[in-house]
Amino acid sequence: MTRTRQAVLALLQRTRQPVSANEIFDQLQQEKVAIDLVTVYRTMHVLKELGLVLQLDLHQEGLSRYELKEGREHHHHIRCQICGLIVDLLLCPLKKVTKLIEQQTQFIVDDHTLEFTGLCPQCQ
Amino acid sequence: MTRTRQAVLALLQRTRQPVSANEIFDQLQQEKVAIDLVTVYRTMHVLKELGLVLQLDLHQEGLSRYELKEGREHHHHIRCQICGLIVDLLLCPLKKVTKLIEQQTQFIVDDHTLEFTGLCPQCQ
DNA sequence: ATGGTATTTGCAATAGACTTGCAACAATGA
DNA sequence: TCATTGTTGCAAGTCTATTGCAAATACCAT
Repeated sequence: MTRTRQAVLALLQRTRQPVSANEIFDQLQQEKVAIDLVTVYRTMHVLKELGLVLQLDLHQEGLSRYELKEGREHHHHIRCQICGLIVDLLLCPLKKVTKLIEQQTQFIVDDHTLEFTGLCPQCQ
Repeated sequence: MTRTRQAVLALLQRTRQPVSANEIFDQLQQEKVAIDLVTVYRTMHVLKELGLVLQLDLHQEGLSRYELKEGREHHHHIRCQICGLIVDLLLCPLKKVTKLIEQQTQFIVDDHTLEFTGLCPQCQ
């Protein structure tokens, strides 16, 4: 755990939103922490391997975001199409989903994406 | 509707899997249809605008795929992590999801992603 | 501390998907 | 036919992310 990596972790701790590599880079630049963008990517890779960080690839964002794993359970996200605000969803069971989420987050839901991954019959 | 665009549409019609821009490009090259990759991208944009084609941005693929809209209802997909096979899911209601999907597709589900988009309170 | 090994970092270059500018080339229509 | 519009190809550029390599740093046993 080097100074650089601690700076990244500290940033993640004080950031509520999932952040992209570029946002981490920019933020640390502003705080006069010398760090290369490449190092940010490599650090995120390491923190993921260590299980400290979750990587999010939100639909249609075209980039990866990262958030601290801490003790968090499996959860999903909702993102505002206009300002980009990302809010955690505390439920997952996926029934009456839209109504509950609208109540819980005060968002107006207009779309969602559901994807599964697994093994197809031929590959099992 | 130019010859080029008809060639793309025809390809989509005879393809069962959602295809990427590069796959369209390669396939048409093989069929001796002269087309630029840029034109493929622009054509997909047009076909999307016309409501003829759906664009899929599947989780962790890092590229877009396209499929004919035809009369299809809203649906989701499942993709094999090994061979990349993509199969349509006919259900969406999202309850007991995993079990049903495993029965229906014979896949072994090991992960899924659910994302919503909408308007946050500040932006409404 | 000291020297040696392994890890981490920065810089430059690269990869891959996608977009844009621009000029050439249809196609359409009065 | 001429003018207006839409379409294409080529080159170059954007953006996120990765890789090679040498220099800097951290770690550790002596």
